[in-house]
Amino acid sequence: MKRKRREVKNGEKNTFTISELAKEFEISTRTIRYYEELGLLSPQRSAGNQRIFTRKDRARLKLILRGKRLGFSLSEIKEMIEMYDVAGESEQIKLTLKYGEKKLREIEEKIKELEMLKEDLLAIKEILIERLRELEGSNP
Amino acid sequence: MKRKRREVKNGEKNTFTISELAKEFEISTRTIRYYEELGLLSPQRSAGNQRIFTRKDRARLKLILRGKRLGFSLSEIKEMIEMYDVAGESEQIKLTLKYGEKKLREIEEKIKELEMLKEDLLAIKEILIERLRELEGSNP
DNA sequence: TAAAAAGATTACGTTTACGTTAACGTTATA
DNA sequence: TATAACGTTAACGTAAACGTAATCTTTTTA
Repeated sequence: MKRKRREVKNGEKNTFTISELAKEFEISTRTIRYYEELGLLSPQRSAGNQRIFTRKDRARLKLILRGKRLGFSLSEIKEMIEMYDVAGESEQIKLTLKYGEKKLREIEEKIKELEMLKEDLLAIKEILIERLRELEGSNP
Repeated sequence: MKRKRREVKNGEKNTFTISELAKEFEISTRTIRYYEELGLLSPQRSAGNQRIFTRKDRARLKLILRGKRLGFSLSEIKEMIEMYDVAGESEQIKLTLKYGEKKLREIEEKIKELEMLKEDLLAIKEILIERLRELEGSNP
């Protein structure tokens, strides 16, 4: 019988190994280690020096991968993630707010561009469907 | 007086040099040549072998750059662009349609993910504004 | 408890998307 | 018409984001 590796409270898994996350998100363990190398993740370590990922780490990884799919670089993603931990003086917070607003504008822009691209593809689709109708019509 | 290099009909420029496009889109000429190398662009050539870009080439370049900003790879962008020129048998057109629909779903997905990211950033923003209010309130 | 599986670190390799430089041909303009 | 400005190809270089392999340590499991 397969034994659960770590503590599980009422059916909710609370920690994960590197390969569990790798499998879940369909990425390599190397990729996860690389993200840690860049400071995007900071999992705790077990007594034997193995990485232990919490649910929070997992959520972060999810965010990282989302950022990637959306065309942000890992350093941009790092900056965005760091917004979660800003603490300290008012000046720092103001700067972070400015940055966040800039990113929000970028996101709006990307949404608009995606919608334009979508329109383009829909137009092509119509043309292709029409072309197909002609072909199939004359050659049933 | 600066003379226009090529024919201009009623104020509408119809052809462009590589550096004109590079300047307009704030990219390098190398980048444009690279896109041609990959088959994403196919400008005509002048008698002296210099590239001549039409408005159509320019529109393509715009599409390429949009794709890039949205996180598509150059080979994905190439596939999408090639949808414009599909001709021939019904089978080929059907395949292209399938591909187009896949891409459309991807685009929808990206839009959703951008909305989620946007929500995340808005939430962080609220937290930061609150934190700032506390700080400034106690230290006017 | 010993073998197998999983994890860690290190380091070199690879792909994508260009940057940079050289060496030479073409065009524009003073 | 000379010469600056621009364009061409070729080739080597580079940063980002991992892939891969080797070697060793830790965990799991038969």
